[in-house]
Amino acid sequence: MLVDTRSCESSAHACSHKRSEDGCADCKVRLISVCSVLALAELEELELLSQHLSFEKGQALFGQGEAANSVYNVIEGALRLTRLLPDGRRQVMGFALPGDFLGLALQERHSVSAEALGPVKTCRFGRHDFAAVVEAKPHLLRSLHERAGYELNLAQDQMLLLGRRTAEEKVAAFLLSLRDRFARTGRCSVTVELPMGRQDVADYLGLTIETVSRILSRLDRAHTILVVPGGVRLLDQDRLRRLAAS
Amino acid sequence: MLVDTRSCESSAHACSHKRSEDGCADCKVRLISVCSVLALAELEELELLSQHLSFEKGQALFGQGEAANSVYNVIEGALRLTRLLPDGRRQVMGFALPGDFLGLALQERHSVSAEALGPVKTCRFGRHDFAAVVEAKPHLLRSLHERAGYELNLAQDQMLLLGRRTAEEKVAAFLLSLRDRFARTGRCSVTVELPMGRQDVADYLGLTIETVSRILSRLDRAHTILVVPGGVRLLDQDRLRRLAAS
DNA sequence: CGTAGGGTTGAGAAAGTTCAAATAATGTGG
DNA sequence: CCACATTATTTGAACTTTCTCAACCCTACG
Repeated sequence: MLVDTRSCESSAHACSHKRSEDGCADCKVRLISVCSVLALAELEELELLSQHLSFEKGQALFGQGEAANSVYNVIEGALRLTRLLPDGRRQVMGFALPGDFLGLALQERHSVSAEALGPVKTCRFGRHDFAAVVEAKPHLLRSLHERAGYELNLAQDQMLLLGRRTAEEKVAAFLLSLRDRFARTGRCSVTVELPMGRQDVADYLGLTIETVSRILSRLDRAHTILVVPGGVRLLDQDRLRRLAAS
Repeated sequence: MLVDTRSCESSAHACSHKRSEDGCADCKVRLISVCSVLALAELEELELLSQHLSFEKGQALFGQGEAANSVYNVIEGALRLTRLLPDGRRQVMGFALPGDFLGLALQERHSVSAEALGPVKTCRFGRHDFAAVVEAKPHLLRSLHERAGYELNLAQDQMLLLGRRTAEEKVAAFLLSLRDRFARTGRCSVTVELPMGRQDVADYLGLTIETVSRILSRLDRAHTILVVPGGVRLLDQDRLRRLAAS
């Protein structure tokens, strides 16, 4: 085979349009992305506006407060969405996985920074282009709105976690929720991959890196989990659920 | 004048439709609510589906997890939006003020409980009725979506606050943000009314009631604010801004 | 083999919490 | 309008949890 339909491996920058070989119809995340509500004809229309973009570990897709010129579908990899306080304190607002859409709100400016946690593949649109399509397709807007509602829900979960849970509850709840999210995109559900570093977890849970590390160690010693390189194996999910207090 | 256009003062329960005297066109919050995007003809259409509902202090509009049969425009008063942990720990997700819309996401079930902090007047719609109108009016959906984006922003602000700010920063930021919100609905901006109790503030900021009280006292002693019954007077807003670290 | 970047562990400090008690506000019936 | 009951708020002291700072370990990699 001369033509690899998934050959769009540009190193960190836009690859040219190869629509005929790598179209939306074959998109790995089509059915779990906003695009799932589009008919094939509509997909083709959108496809003309799209561009595949890859990013390396650590690369920023955009920064908090920047003009939102682009919006993205995440196809592969994981991202960290963060906000900063003027003095450098950081809060991770969430992690984006395949099927997630960045720029959901279609706002003027990005409200968070987005950085790749590893190699990431995205499907990029100009915001105005995309907004124009949305304008013409109310059901797409409806899909975005549904997602926004879902995001709002997650944000509320996280507020409850940040405001009212103990460190141990936070870590336990985090592991379980990450497992659930991976499960939805069809990953193994016993071993939870942690594509982010300890500092990211800490900044997500409103803890310090030391506290996260200590609690993981403690859960490991209690045989509730097994800490392995690059992830965690959930040995006793029931106990974890009890610890998470949810 | 025989007809008072704002006479709909039912005590805690639905008042009958008096559309001719108290219509959307005269609505106090029309210009700051989702309805601001509607033309007069559209308003009249919506008006037929609406119903004024009042609530007493402490009354619940709906509870977390309940089927969302209704959505509401807040016309007057203030509400507390909360989530509970199974063991009773509570997180206040936000406070709704006049012009706010409850049920923005149009989801099956309410993701929070909503309780009146004092006398509240609302404009109620059946969710399905409202959703049908939204379906027919993409610009209304667009307005809802914009609001959802704004809510998402606020939620992210709050996550940053909950996860990374100190108690003093939390309280200072809270007072300033409340002042800003009241300012947008045209209230005095030196004396900030606090329609919620200390426990509500604590549950909003992820603190205990004692800590909130102590910090307010400390700010008072430092002449940064003046604690008065039912509110707070901001004496030194610059210092407050510095304390808020934003 | 040495170095760099994560990650883990320990000891002491600090920010908040908890528990208890005192002090305001608020509402109620006489 | 007052006395009392009730609820909300404030304050203090002891205690916990989490943070800070410092050292150490491990793995990957040149």
